[in-house]
Amino acid sequence: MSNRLSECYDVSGWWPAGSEWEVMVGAILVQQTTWESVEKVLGSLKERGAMEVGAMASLPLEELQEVVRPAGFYRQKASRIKGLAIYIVQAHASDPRQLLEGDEDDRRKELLAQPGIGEETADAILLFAGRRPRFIAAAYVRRLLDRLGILSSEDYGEVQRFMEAELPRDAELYVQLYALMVHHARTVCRSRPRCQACSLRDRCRFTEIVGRTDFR
DNA sequence: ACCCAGGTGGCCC
DNA sequence: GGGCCACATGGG
Repeated sequence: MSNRLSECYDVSGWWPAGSEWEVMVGAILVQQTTWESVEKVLGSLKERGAMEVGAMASLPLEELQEVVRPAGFYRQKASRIKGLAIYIVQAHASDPRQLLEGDEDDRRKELLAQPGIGEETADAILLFAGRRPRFIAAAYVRRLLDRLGILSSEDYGEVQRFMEAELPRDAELYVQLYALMVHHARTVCRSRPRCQACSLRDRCRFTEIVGRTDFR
């Protein structure tokens, strides 16, 4: 399948991760911060050989906090990551993939029951680690849809249902479109002070592209 | 010195 | 269900 979005920005290599567990850790780390900060933390975790569920579950909290610090909210994030590791060790035989297999709605509820995993983080894990077709209705996505005059809603579930109703239920398409929307909002709009997605003025190419080819 | 960043959870009404 | 707030570091 081809659409014109893919011809505008290259988002291949989005959310690079060596494992399901790395996606889960990254999904918690990236909350309210930049991917650049997350990369630092993931890098130090790998250096310490802690990028594995069992190792993470037994890593002293104080040590984990120091590693997580650059990503902000480090006390919360460290506890939540360690808590998730312990949960997977105890409830899923140390296999993160068990959290992604089987009934999708059940797995989502299970993820949502974990401290630190809200709707967006749960969907990021399901989509990027499990390749389940859950569209991530992130703040950037909601803002962009609003500014484009496509849908104005702050309700996560409503925006998600809208996107999933508009698009084929295809995980790879969701990955690409989500990455493009966030990339656009973060990078392209930032370099265009009057881009519609950011300032409600002027037009940028993204407006026409999304309106014409990726929505019915 | 601000403002923002790929949210979540707790508390209040 | 909404509105407000703490959580925290790092870069523009």
